[in-house]
Amino acid sequence: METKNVKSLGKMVGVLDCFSTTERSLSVSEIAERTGLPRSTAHRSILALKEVGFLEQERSRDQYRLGMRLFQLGATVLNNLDLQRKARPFCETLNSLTSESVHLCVFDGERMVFVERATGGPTGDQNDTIVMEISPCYCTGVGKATLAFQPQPIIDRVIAAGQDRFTAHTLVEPEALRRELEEIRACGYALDREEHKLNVRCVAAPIRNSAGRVIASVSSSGPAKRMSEERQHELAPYVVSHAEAISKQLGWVPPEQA
Amino acid sequence: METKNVKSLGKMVGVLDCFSTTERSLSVSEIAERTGLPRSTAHRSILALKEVGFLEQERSRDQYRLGMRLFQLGATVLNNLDLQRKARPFCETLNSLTSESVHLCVFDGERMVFVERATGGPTGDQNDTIVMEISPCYCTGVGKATLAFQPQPIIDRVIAAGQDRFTAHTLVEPEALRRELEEIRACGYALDREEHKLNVRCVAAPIRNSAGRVIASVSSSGPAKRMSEERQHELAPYVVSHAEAISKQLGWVPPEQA
DNA sequence: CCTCCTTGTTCCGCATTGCGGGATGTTAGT
DNA sequence: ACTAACATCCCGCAATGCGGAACAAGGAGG
Repeated sequence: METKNVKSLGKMVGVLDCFSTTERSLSVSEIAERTGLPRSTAHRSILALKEVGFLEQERSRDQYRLGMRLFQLGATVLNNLDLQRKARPFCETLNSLTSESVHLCVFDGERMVFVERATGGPTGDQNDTIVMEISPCYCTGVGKATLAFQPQPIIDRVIAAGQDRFTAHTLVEPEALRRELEEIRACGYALDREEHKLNVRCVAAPIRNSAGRVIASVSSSGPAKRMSEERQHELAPYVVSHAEAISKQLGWVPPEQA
Repeated sequence: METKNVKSLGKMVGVLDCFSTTERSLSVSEIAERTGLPRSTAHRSILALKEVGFLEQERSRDQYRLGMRLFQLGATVLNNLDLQRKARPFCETLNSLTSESVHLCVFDGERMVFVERATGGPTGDQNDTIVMEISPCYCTGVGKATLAFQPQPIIDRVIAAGQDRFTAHTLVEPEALRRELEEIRACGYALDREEHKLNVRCVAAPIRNSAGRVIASVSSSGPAKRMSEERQHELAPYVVSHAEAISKQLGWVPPEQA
């Protein structure tokens, strides 16, 4: 499954995956240790990645960090992402159905990214403004809805990175979080019970791309007074069905379609 | 130079580089044609890239596009980019020196990205807001200053993508643009003569990272009245020296340092 | 000052990995 | 139905990447 073609590419990605927002720069042996590769192999891979601009070597030391080439490719992906465009009508109907504010967030591998794009100005041509708001994925509705459906290694990685307590309700215990994710997988939607911000509760459901992977989530959120546990479960079916509609719009085909 | 280690990685990157904001999705044979790879090799590479999430297959099946994994890595790069933090003091002094507004933009491979980050909120912890403003690189001071120092293939690619006319002064002729870049390389800074927006003129200078590559630029810009051609040349040394200071801060060491 | 230990870098022979021409499915157009 | 164009699969050959080991460069500690 993992190693069909171009096995070396797998190693390369393994090297890149050693880096994160907390592990900004690593040395050859740290990378070798994390990937389990022999030092010489790790070194050769790093050299290759440096040649193509996926890694850059720090000035003084033997430290490497992710290269600008990845930023370039990532920016292109962001630009080509037509999630927002395709999702907009569904977000709007969901908004009027629930009379609560609707959020659409993309998963970036460790955090949720709320992306808003304003193709602005009178010239109208290329001058985009993109506003990204980043929030943790373990204590928001959209975050948990997305995280629950990620492959196990990613979940482990997120949990291993540690959880900060934002409110009294934040799930900071790894086990509690894992149970919560289990439950989300079972029922198909996630609830935020003031885990990130006090007085904010929401219901969120996952969005799949054409490859079937969960890449984002939508949520309907409101103040605690209006958004009782009961109301959350009441709204859930609407949120889920709209998330599914968006998934289909992205080219996802539900399984068992004979 | 290109093919030292892990030659396959070069091909993989070649495949990824076929995509851009205008070429959102491509078929196997289009990729084969653009890369010059035999179809079967291209196909195998694509499969491998799909396995690691660098490419995704569209519903329509025969089309591929850049995958979310690249967005993830790009987001990490953006997050780890401490350009702004390191550049801030220099931008501030440049601002008081020139009494004009100062801009700091990063090159994303085809466009300039102005990045502003607000680590916001009372919680203060992980909840970042990032505002990105994207503008063309062929008709802004920061854009031309950066573009001029890119490797030839990237310049060719940008020029081949075509130039839109924003004002009467925009350089839309490829040859005129190439000559302009040549001049910028010679003098070390770029001038914007109302090429993007009427009544806005600026002086910009390139910023290099520790690898010596130009990844960004700073500019000082103002209204046409104040920013005469003469004043631009007057300010240039300040902009250039501050850009160099920022480069050094990023770990760049000037050549010929014996 | 010398020694030991850690870590980056280079070498080289072996066999695994990827190569690519061609065969085989699959879809679309007439 | 026939053809054309293209995606996908197959398989034998050899180039490619592998990784153990040697080498080099520091740094810490005695």
